[in-house]
Amino acid sequence: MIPNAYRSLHCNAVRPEHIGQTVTLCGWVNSARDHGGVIFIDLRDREGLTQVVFRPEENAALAEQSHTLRDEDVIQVIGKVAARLTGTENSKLGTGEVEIVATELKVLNKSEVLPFHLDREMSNEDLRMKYRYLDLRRERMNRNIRTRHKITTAARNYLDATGFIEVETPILSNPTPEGARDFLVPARLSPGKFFALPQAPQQYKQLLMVAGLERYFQIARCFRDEDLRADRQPEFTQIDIEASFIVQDDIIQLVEGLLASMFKAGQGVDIPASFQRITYQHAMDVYGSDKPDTRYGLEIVDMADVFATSGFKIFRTILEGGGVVRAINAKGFAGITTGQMIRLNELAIQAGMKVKQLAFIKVERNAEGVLEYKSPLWKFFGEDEQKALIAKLGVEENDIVFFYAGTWDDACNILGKVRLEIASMQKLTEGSTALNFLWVVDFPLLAYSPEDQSWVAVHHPFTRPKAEDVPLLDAGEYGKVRAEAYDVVLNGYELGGGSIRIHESDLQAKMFSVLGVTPEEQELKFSHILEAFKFGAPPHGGLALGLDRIAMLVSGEESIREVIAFPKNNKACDLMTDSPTNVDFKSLRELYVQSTWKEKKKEDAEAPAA
RNA sequence: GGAGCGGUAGCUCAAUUGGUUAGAGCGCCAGCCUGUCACGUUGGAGGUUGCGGGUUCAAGUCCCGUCCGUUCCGCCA
Repeated sequence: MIPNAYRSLHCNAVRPEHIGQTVTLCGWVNSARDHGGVIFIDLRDREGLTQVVFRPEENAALAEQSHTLRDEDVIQVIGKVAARLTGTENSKLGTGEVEIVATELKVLNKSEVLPFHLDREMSNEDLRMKYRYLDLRRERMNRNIRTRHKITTAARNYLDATGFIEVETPILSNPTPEGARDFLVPARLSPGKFFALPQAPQQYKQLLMVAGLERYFQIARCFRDEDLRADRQPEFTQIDIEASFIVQDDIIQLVEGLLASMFKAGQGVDIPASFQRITYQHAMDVYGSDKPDTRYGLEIVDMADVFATSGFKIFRTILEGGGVVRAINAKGFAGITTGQMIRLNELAIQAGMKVKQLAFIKVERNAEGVLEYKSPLWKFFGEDEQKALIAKLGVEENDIVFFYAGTWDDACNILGKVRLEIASMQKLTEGSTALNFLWVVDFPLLAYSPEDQSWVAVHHPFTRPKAEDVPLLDAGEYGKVRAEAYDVVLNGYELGGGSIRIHESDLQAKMFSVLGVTPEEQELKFSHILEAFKFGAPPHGGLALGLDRIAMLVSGEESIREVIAFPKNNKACDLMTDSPTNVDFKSLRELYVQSTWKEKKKEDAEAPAA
């Protein structure tokens, strides 16, 4: 650090080499140990701790003053660096071999007693949020915020070094027709009209490609007005990337290098130079998820060949009807408790299971030492089927196998969730430091939405269909068209996703038509991009990484709130500033906006007339 | 919109089947203490058990409602 009027060193920088020197430190009183005579103060700044000692025999007035110091007072201390007395060194502190013998003390600001301890974990989330500036003073939060800075800087440096140019795109932009709910901002100068805060700089970055920038990035704040989760905030940050004259492999290699630089900077670890790639189809078949956690097996196994001609009518009928029969072998989980079993079934029902109970086979040795296959359906299977099943799933003593038979969609969804829950119950990832990066590729381009009774973009409407699947698109077989889209996944978290884009005006217009965007709407909402694509738009594509999630995983946290300085709670409120807030009628009138919100009236419990 | 978990002193938590004056540790305040580092030690203050209602001789505990926090489902191209 550069010495200034307040200090000559950071607290953590005081070392034996400074012994004999007079130094000036400042910071917070981390703890005061008053022995009646000698007094010790642990002085803390953002870099660490130094012990300051006040001795009455050396300076009585100063020692007297030091008695008044309380935790979190902000002070400045001038003193001489001295070796600690033999036997009183503190090996827990970086500065534990030395101490400052104070010669001057200046109280820069007294502190009231804090509403909570800084040196202990707390569970009261609203109190943490109300006093977030104190929460951030805690060592863990300080570290998280600084780790985030490190990985952000690493990302900037990496992208700069690879020829990317950082460009800011508008925060005040237009609502998007598809996707998440927008935050709206009334436009005073255009009465009755609204801006929307961007869900992503998607269209702007594509237009920057048309502009010939070739390589763009942005540490971009994005906004989505949807319900929150531990890993979802209404405003969040993406590392947004777009490049021209590239193919999927180029983006993948770029992002692998980018993530390597970020994890190196944040965690000091070397991650694999390239990640495993699996198709969307494979991910869904084997893990029941498009963001699989591959730190453990518990793979979903297709049992069609075992039960194709089964005497067990339910399975055979479902298979004949085009459905699937799939199973998960939870190794060593035969000891599952009744409560856990209930929980699994509840989860499966919530995920769409049509029956009340997951079919299972529990393999345990009985009192006579004979292996028993405890199951409501074991007896319906023929001997060959039983053998085939055991072989295919590798069933052994103390395993429990869960089955689901039904549609492919339901099987993926239900068994995918069952898989995650079993892993959690078996604590399969506890203490794991594994970083299982992977790419999921070949996403479907379109999905049918029964709700909207129309086809919707799985990724977004600018995603390019795979060249070999364009005939399927032309033939109207929308469900079979794959996209040039890819997600990067770490330990079950989607870190980011992207695609190669459509750069031809006519193909883009065709996509809009398939998605049910009428020519009038296209003209109204997308004429800028359709027109831009007519003026020499280069082939291009990109990706966006969720910076908050990456920071969370690098810091070993379980919520992105722990790596965001001032996050919102799960009702999207900031308890520190009490935001959002009411505005007065005059402010609204200026914006030509009127609220339809009515405070809930207290309903007097009126008993119905007898 | 739905479900689970939680709300007791400033903080972290306890309180058996509904049963004495709701406790402990830390913190705080005051005293003592000259080598501690989670200093020690003596004493003290501190509670509308989130809020409202109900059942009961008796409610932190049971019931209903409500608010707050949190997790998940729906939602999140």
